Amino acid sequence: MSQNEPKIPQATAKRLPLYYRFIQSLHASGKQRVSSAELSEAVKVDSATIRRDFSYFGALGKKGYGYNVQYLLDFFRKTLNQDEITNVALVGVGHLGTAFVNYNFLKNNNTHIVVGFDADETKVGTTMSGVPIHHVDEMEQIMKQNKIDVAILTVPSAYAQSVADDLVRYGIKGILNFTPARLTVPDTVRVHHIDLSIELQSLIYFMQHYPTAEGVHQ
Amino acid sequence: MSQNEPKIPQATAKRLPLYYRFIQSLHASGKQRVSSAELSEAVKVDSATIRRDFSYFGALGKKGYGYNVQYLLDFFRKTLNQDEITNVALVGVGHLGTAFVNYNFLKNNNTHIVVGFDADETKVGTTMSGVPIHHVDEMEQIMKQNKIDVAILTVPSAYAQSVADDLVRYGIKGILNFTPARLTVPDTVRVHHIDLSIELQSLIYFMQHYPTAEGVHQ
DNA sequence: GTGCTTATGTGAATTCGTTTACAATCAAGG
DNA sequence: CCTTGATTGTAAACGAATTCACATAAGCAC
Repeated sequence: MSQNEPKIPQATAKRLPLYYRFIQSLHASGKQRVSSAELSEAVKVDSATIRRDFSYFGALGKKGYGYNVQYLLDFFRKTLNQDEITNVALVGVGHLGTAFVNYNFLKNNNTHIVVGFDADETKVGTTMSGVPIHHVDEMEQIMKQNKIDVAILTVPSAYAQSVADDLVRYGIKGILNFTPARLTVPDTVRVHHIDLSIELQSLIYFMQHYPTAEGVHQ
Repeated sequence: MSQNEPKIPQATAKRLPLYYRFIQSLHASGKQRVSSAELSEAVKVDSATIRRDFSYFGALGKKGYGYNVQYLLDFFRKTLNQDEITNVALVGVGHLGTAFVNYNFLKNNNTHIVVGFDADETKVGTTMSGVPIHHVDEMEQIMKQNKIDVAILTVPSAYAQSVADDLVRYGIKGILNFTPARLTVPDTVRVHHIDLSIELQSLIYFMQHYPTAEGVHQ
């Protein structure tokens, strides 16, 4: 769907889920209208950037008034395809993988970890927070059965590339990669890296060299 | 230190730990020299970008030859201040916090989680992978005693801002924030957000709207 | 209605980051 | 010591993202 809508800048696209979440909470608290200035304060993005982001989708607000919360909510739900649930596989049920399976943040939104895979026989066959853990050898069959096209990769980094190759073979379309490995995949597969030790290292570098903070992740 | 070195672009600064890690592994494998093209292949960053990044620090390589691995290693160790160990506190020992304490990735590098805090009395007083867990009420004393100026924040989001306020009061300089809350802190404190559910959401958005991947976290 | 206030939407300017493209330089081999 | 081949370092071009700044339009009060 929607590949031929005018392309939204990537930086904008990355902020959409952030907007959506805050709009949800506004709606839940009963607020009827909101200005770009209020949004800015809450999500810590410049108000002009917010207006520009919204404007890529047309005129969502009204001059002198702001944005109608219900309207925004409906709009973003549609745009972010929140009515369809996206099934996610978690590959590698170690410390980090376990946290993701248990952590409730994935049960909000429209994403759901429906299956975990691991090579450790003591984990295979168990259920964690309702999620069945299968052996990696069963990946092909289960991935195809459940039409899963997103995976969270939390295996030891030595296995990351080969597991990614398998995932690609089984038709994966997106990988959220928590391993330090830089994966090589066909360019039809989207990979986002979250490299925790690098995030920590770079935080420390910024602390030491940019004593007064600006930009970057807020 | 070094606040008055010429400022490195933020995008470059975020890549430095990545370079450092790969250079370490080159060194470990006994390689003597490396070109920007090889580095590019490994870390998946354009070779011109790598050369440009390096050039902010002066001429680290030799034309027609490449870079000397030992030299790069020494240079980056110094630049990234890898000889000093940075003590890190972990606040909020839930699923995710537990994973971080146990996960060995923090034991590499120069960073070390030396203490955890939680409000749950059943956790207080225990030790996880050698890290003592204290009650949040003891934060002030322990933070100051151990001269900790970086914290990983993995508390429920409702408490995030108030815990951050406390951390600021106790002299924190950097926070790696895993909660969805957008923290308000003085601009002398550096905050990096890692918002896991937003990362997943935005991956899915990109998959659906940018079928062929370019840029963004590769 | 009329006028005042407010806040959007966007053209233009700016800042930031990446990439191209190539002159300068060095190693290595004969 | 000269030539060849390789690879850096960077100027210039390009592209992406942010921010400024304001004309425009809507709500609201009276």
